[in-house]
Amino acid sequence: MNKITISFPDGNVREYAAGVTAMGVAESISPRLASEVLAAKVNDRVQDLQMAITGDSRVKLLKWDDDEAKQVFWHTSSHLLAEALESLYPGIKFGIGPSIETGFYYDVDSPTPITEADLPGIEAKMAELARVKSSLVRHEVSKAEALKAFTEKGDEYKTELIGDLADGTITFYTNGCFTDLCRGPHLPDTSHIKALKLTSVAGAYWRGDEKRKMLTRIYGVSFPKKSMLDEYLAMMEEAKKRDHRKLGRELELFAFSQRVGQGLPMWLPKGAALRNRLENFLREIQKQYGYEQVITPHIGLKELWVTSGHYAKYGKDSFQPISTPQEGEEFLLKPMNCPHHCEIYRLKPRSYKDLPVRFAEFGQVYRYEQSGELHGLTRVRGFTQDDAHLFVRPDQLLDEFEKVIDIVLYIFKTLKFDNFTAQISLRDQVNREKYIGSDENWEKAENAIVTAVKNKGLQATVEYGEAAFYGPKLDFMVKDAIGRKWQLGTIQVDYNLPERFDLTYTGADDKPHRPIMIHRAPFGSMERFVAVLLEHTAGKFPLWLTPDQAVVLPISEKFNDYAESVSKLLNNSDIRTITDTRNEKIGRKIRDNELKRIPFMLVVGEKEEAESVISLRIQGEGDQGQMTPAEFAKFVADRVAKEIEPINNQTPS
RNA sequence: GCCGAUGUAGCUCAGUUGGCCAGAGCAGCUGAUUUGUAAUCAGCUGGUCGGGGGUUCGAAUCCCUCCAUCGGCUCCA
Repeated sequence: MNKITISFPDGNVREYAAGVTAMGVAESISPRLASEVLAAKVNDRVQDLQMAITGDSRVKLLKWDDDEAKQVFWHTSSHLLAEALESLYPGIKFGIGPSIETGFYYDVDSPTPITEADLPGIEAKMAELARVKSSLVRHEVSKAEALKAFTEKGDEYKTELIGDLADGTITFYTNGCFTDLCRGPHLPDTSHIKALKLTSVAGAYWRGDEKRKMLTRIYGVSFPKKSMLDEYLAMMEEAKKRDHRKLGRELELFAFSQRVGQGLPMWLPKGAALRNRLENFLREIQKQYGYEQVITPHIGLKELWVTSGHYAKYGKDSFQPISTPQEGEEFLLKPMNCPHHCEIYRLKPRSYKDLPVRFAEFGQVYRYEQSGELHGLTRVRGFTQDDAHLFVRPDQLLDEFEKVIDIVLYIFKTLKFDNFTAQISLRDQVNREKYIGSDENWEKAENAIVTAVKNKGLQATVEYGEAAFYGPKLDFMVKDAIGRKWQLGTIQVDYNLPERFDLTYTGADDKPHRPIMIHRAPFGSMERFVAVLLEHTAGKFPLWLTPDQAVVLPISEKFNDYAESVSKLLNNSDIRTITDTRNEKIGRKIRDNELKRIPFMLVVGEKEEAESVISLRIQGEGDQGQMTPAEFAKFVADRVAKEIEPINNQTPS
């Protein structure tokens, strides 16, 4: 006797006989439940509500609040989009139309171009079709039938997809007049889709291959309630206000110039000061961890990168060699610092007792990124890596790798990046030609990373094919304001460069041995890190980092001298203080400095001058009452001290 | 690089189907005001309408091209 256990959203659990459908069960409980349930999770697999449940099963009814239900909802929405497109653009061909993290898209090849201006019309059609309440009907088809159907329709994209599928596993779903090759699962019908918005159109290569045709991708989101859509759109509007490109301009942190060239950021005084503070923060940590600071040139002979193997791999995409008056002499702008650091390692014989050797450098590098890839400070052509290379003995690899993880985690904790994800990037399982180095070394390197991550209790996903061509890596990613993921910190194990540069150390056995290299950049790059930090904080940086910590606001010009004296006093106590001596009313000065996100405003007028005090106003919190400048300085110092806890480093080496 | 969109003053944006010397708010400058916790008032300055080419009696507006930016795709040592 088969046992079917269904758990309901309200927490109740009941048993049913084989052959029931989740939909039937929901309907038997209440119409309301039936209208809210979107899909069923049967033994950990999400499936259609109408599908009969046969064998022993544990069933969970999924509502909108379940992420899996959202995915089903958006997947069905993409079929609704396709149905609308097919009726509006006869002859249109379809690629794929999945749900994504938020929303869905469909890739199409339309006989007439579809632009953003067409979206409202398509939305209207979708809304109309949704109201019709078409059921999503599943059919199992043979491969031959499937191929026949789409060959007759003339959709070569679908036939290509079917060609890759095994016979006996192919299903179609039909909603209204539209039938699609689809694995499912889907909503029972389209009427659940009460609110939707097509957000953008974009080009996307068929099957992600830039050598193949570019299809039109239409992005959208949908919701079971109108209010949810409004809320989502309002949230996206809010998020745009945090865009680092906008904040960077408003807060005068960095800028670009067409004359300088695209993707080449310039750090303005306030931005440069902030960046210097971040760099010093890391310098201090690195000092504790036994790193030695080095400085190397921005260019190097082309031969240097031929030796490293980078030239063969990236030469044509990188910057053209810089020629000199000397015939045959060619330099490259450095796209990374490792070869220079290898040359420093080579300068003298190294003993096993000297290792690990750790060279750190805030190294300015240049990479010729494709123009379409450039994006504010997060993807640029000239940037500064907070780079370091560790040369370690095999027996030190794991410990050193773990110590680097400690540094990254400490930085993330101090800056309150609690939403990061970690990713272990390994070789492609199949295609191994794109990597250099022996299988044996790759395996050792990959194992070291996996073990270190495990020892540190770090949650990390594993991605195959994402490794660098010379070695596997552990990357730390953080999302920006609108949910795009950016890689920040990176730690990479490399057996190849030591070989290519013939790096050795003398072992206890008096024989030469190869060191292993660890490349690491906890911030990733100063540019990208500041960009993400800017969005993360919406411009309200931690006190220790923020460009101006306090501004003195005289009530009228009569108190400008007192304001200046307070400012001077505070600056002498290392509180970064400016004055706003404009001939404006106090309300105006407060408003402007609030918008500049200056944490503390010190209002001074007749009373304050007479008593040698200031009136403190905290950004976003209002008036805090009076105190002396010395008291204020202590107040700020205490807060800064709380922001930076000392690194928990029990065994500094 | 590819697909699509956009480009008007430092910033945010108006400029009808091509037609008077291209407009507003904010910012800036000058003056008045000397102010008590999120915008004081007045006047003034400021634009080769992204660059170049073309169509036209006439172009911010139409066409071509280049550049940059934005949303994606591809890429990301």
